[in-house]
Amino acid sequence: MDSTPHNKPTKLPPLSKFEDSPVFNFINSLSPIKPVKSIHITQTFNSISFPSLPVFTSPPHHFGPLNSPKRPSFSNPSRSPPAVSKNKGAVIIMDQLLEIFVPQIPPPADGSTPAIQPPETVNADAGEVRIFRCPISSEAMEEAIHGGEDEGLPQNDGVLDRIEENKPLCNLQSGNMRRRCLDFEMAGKPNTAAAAVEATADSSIPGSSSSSSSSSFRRTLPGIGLHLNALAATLKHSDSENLCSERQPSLPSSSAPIFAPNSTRDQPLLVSSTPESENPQEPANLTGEELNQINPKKNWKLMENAGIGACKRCNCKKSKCLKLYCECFAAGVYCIEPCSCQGCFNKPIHEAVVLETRRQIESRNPLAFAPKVIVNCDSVSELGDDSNKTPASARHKRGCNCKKSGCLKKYCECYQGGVGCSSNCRCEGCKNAFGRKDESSLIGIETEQEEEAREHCQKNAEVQSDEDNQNPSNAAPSTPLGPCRSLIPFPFQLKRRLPSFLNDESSSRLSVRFKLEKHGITQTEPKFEKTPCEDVMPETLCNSCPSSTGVKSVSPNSKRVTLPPPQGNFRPLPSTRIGRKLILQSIPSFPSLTNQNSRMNGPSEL
DNA sequence: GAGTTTGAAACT
DNA sequence: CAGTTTCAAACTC
Repeated sequence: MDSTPHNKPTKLPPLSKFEDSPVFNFINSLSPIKPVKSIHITQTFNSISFPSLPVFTSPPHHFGPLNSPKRPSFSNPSRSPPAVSKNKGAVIIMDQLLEIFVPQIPPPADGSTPAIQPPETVNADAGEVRIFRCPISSEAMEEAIHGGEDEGLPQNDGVLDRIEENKPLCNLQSGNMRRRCLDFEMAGKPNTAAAAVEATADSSIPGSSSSSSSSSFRRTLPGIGLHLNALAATLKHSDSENLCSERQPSLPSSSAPIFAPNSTRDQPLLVSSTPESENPQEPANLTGEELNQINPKKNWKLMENAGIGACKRCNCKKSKCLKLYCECFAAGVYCIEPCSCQGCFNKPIHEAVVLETRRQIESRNPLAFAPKVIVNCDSVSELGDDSNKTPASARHKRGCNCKKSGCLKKYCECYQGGVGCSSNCRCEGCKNAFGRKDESSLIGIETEQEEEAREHCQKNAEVQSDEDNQNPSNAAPSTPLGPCRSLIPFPFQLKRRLPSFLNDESSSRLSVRFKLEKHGITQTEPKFEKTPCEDVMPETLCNSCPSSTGVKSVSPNSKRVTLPPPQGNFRPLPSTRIGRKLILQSIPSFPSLTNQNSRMNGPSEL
């Protein structure tokens, strides 16, 4: 948070003051970041056609233009603003976030304000949001990155070498809030990593305390992690709407993730996801880091207790939090104050480094940041082998390699992810409580149920494809494994048959469930790793927050959960939608960052 | 909290 | 691709 007096947004002087000041001008001349003149906007703000918020954004190449076309149009007047109801889960739709970013803006007296404006800046009674544009062009990147400062850097292929530490790349502040998430390049924009630099950076611009980066509204495609922190921060600052308290409980974690299927890892999905602070009572004028500083431990506790484990607390000492060793980095979230890492570069201020490193890792392994645990009906059938024999359709992407733990401890990623071992595992003496590598076929009942579940999934898939359009609230109940929904083929799946492994990947977005699984049994508010599915149907997300119910039926071994029959008038509780939502129509298979360009230039729809 | 164990990630 | 090293989480005491 901007504890410095001049950053205190309590009573912001007119923006023009800053703009006219020599300091401001000087800054402008130095930085690619350009303040945008404030614009009065009307209450129609919500209806503005915003690019989706980068809450769970990820490298565009991941979702690229793919989802863009489906992005909900906020300018659609017919669409009612997202309802803010109690018990909202972690899922937050874009316009909701916008509401958070742009606090109640009274309509102009003259009503002359166009109904639709670019969300450049908002200057309202309730709060002023200044948006700094961070056009990260190659030049900007050039400016942001330059030689030097590689001391102690991990063998990071020189990525860090080029980054000047502490140089704010972009100021992302919205009102009192500062985003801590990574922003990935806008879809269609080449050079994702560079563009991503737009994201947050420590505020170094005087008077920017209440600025909000355009990137906040920028169209960023959801991706794997790296935005969870942002979400938390965002929620944090949405005090005015009770949004925080209502939604935070079910904030996605990471794994990640959204995607962060693993209880402790993979969380990015949305989810992966890593809120920094979930305490709604804390001051709103905090930046992500500052939020944590208030009472990091407390916040962590709260988050953990609430099942919001998106935030990882890493303890890296040598990796600089720029390797997959780092749970935060792996989960796609920035390290935050509670982390005990040393020499951490996984911070917004080093976003460029983070993104570049991430890019490199993905270039080596495009699925490096993909959920480790994949779940979906398709995968069940496609994985073949034992996958379809095991109780749960969820399996670890690569399988474990345990030698001594017997897959009975969290050393085992399968176990940690709450899934059984599969033929992909090279483990020895597997005793995985969620399903042994070699015994899955022994569970006759289970397979029977699996079969049943699969059929059910298919039914739901058919039914829901129609229902979804009609009634966004319709969703298959989220089950620990949530396989049913996943049966619904993703657009890209329909278009082309991917290798089973890739399909897995795509469906793995559901890995979220594992977190749920872990917490779902005992917690009413399981944490979801939100995935970029908002793109597809954000509005449904807003109501799906109380997702906990969808997961309650999780069995210790992640076995099939009874799903409500897809009856004609079947109307799952809003809470159940989450599970389905998380299905992550959101994330197409993960194209390699290196291929992003080709992808992005490709067809916008998958 | 320190030390050990473990297995993934990274490196060769 | 296999072997080795590095790393940090998980675990134990």
